[in-house]
Amino acid sequence: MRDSTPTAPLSSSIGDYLKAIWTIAGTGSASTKEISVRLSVAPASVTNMLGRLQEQGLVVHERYRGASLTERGREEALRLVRRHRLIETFLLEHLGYSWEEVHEEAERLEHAVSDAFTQRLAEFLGHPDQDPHGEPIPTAEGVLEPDVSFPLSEAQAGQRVRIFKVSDEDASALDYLGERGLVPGRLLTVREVRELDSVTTVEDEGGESHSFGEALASSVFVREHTGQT
Amino acid sequence: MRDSTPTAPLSSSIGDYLKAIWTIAGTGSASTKEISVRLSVAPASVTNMLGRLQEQGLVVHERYRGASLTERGREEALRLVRRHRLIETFLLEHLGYSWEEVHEEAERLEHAVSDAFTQRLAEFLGHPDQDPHGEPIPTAEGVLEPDVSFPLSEAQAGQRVRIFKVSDEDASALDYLGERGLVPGRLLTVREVRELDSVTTVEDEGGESHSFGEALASSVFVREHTGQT
DNA sequence: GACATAATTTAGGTTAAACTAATAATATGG
DNA sequence: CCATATTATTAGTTTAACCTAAATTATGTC
Repeated sequence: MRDSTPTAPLSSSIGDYLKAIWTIAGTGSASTKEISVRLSVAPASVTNMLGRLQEQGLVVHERYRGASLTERGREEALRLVRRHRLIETFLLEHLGYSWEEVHEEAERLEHAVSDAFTQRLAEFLGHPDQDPHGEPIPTAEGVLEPDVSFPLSEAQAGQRVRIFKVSDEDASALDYLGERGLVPGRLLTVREVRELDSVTTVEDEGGESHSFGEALASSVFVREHTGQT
Repeated sequence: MRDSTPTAPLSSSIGDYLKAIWTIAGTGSASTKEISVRLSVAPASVTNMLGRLQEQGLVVHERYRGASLTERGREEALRLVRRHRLIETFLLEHLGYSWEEVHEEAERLEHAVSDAFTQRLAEFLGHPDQDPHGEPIPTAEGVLEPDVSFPLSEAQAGQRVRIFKVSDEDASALDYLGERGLVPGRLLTVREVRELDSVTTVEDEGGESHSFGEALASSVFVREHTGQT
């Protein structure tokens, strides 16, 4: 019956579950606990909902083993991720939101907008292929380019890297980094990786030096800088 | 307990009821039937909900007599109306929505956005005091300027009037009028009001002549043109 | 390999918002 | 001013999404 563009999306909590599973597990499988923590919901509620999602063909749930997305579930999740990231981009770039505020608002909005809205917003924004965190924005067709970035904490001394994204889980770090110009796109040279206390020191294009402790270096994702672009 | 800015607004249906009552009755009172028709909900559901709204101090309901908004209910309704009209303005002016599409999308969005969003959107739009239909946008403080417009069907021959708003209930008319440049702000001279069949004929600034049947003339609201602005 | 701990599921209950069917109140027109 | 039609209300269900408490399964340690 239903096929392409249900203007009224699935109920908003269904979407939350799909997105949670996608975020936790990608193509693998997510445990009841993980989902319950991420959604701040009792584990029993998760078990329950997984049953319903399974009936609708959105997930596969093996009792006591966790749940993974079906093809349809994954598509649904990606549609929401696309919306979320486009909305975040708009809020940050045009409404002057800070990184702290943006996530919650986008979370609510992504459940209210239609596909038509998403389409037009993408146009308004010039069809960006990543959001201001550097996270890739899935296309309308549900394609997500593979992510070859890695955390700064895994970089090697001497390596030239470009900041690619900053984990949007951890809002407090975002503004700190933002103030120092450490935003996606920034080119860095890794000066020192001190095994002892896991501190990574880098130098930016302006010759400024910055040190990252383990926690911060794990939420800054970079790509190797090839010399191009 | 609660006072100024509940980020999570009342539930979305509560808002729908308040807005419906406000639209139907303004400061007067709305019947169960009227509300049930407007919201496409069974009359029994309305009676039920009115009970709950009364408990929350948002409406006063006299059995078999209809419901009217309390001060708090009116404030709540105006907040939603403000959101709705700001969102419509954005969709029409920046995302290229047509008048047909805009209402439904705004209806969904107005329940999802926070006060902070509304605030910032207003700023983005330059704090407009009316939406593209010409409807006044309540201020953040809940003030709504009184509306001195009247339907074109009540205009008199010879009168100079300015189109002030077009009823947004009736989407099919909107595009028809839009195509002919008959949008808010347009200056018209009333040439003839034929009692016989209630046809009103006007002339626009370009010398073009337009005739309106009863139905159309009732959804185009105008203000007397004083010569200013 | 038995057992404590942690994770999961089952069972049963709650709430908001809708519904239908039956009943009651009001309004209307001859 | 009464009979009928319209509008409202009550009572009893339904559904989705949550909850708690109790029972079950899985895991990791000695």
